[in-house]
Amino acid sequence: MKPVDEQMAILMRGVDFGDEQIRETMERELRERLSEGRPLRVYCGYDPTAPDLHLGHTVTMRKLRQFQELGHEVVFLIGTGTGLIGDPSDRDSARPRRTREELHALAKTYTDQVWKILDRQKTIVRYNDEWLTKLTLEDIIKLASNFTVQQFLVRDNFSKRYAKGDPIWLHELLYALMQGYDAVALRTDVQIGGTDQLFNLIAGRKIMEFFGLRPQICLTFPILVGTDGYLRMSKSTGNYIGIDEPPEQMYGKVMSLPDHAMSNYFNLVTRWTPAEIAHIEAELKSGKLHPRDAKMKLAWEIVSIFHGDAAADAAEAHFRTVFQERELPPDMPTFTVAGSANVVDLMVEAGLAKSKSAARRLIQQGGVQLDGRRVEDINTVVEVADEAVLQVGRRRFVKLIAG
RNA sequence: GGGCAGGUACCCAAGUGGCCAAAGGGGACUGACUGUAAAUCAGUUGGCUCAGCCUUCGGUGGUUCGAAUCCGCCCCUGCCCA
Repeated sequence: MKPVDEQMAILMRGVDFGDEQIRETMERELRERLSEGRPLRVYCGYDPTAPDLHLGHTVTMRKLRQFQELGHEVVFLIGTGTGLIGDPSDRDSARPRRTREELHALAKTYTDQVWKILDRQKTIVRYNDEWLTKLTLEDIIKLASNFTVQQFLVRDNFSKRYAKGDPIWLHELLYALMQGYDAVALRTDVQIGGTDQLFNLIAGRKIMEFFGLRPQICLTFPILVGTDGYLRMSKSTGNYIGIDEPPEQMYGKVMSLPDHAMSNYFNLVTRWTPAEIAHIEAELKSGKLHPRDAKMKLAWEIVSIFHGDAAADAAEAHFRTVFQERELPPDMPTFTVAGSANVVDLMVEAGLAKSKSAARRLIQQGGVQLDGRRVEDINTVVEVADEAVLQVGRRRFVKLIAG
């Protein structure tokens, strides 16, 4: 194993605690434990609440990868048990509850996608319903007796809901206990998570001590904002970039980030070194580097991480063609037209509009083009001789084929 | 268990008998502009056989020429009391 100092430098990079005291404690404990010279057991849990892993998940996953590369033992924990509750940490209202079956189905895609980051050979995958659903009433009472209602109520998200008069369900309070128990079940040395997980991670320490175990070290990392530039990236707010998305789409989503969000991405989801990031930010500030070009670099980098350099090049070319030069993309979905059809009907059938009313509105707003010419009349009848391109807005195309 | 306040479109939130397909904000979409799908500004945002019609305001049953609005019952949430 590498020298402790060297490991510390890698592992502590990017760590973010709200509180200096916690940072000092965790740093000291991690150093101590690394000094033991054995592989540490490290884990991070992911609740399968949506079918895709997204960039937000990769922040901690990449840290797990670093542990892995340093010879530590990594557990990719899937929250098929905790997901029954739904983590209230990052939310201002209760999550919809899911069944165990749904969670296992969603977990399947997690285990398909996670190998883009983690080393399959070196990763232990566990599902926490394995032990959480076996807890008895007695166990749960014991766990619960470690916490007071006040400790929960001072948490920002609960106190806000309490103040607003919004419901706080009793089962939501169990979340932290269950996550804490994971640490006991796994006998972990280190647990990592987003900064919003601090309460849950610390609960794990407390519960481990209750079980006579040595409390885990907790490392928290900044939250990645979503494509809206403000809110935490998540499926439920619809502001996510999935790691399995096609290259062009991924590239485009990055380009749609507000400029001010770029720095957050530089630091959390690129392979760039702190020095490289500092350099880019300095150039941006001095005006030497155009924000658009910086964002294109970022988009290329992210696509490259998940799809490789060639795909990143192609995605960039696609972006230039369609959005900068406003030309047609090289490939687009096709739709076969038998003879002639009314534009409005065609748009709905080809999936370019949700309803005929929506299609009409789009035409009236000047958002529909047929072979590059604006469609002015909602009664236009489209006759396809051979091929034609129907376009809605700037980025949705369908190639019509005579059939 | 009792009293009070609530449940409105994708989300938040106005409306308390006709002028309500329902204010305002967010989001989304379209357009203009641009430095990119950033920012900014403008418009649109239930459906349809579209100057009209149909469905929608927790559920259901009523009152009325007419209900998101009034009444009964039911379901759900918060607060206070016990």
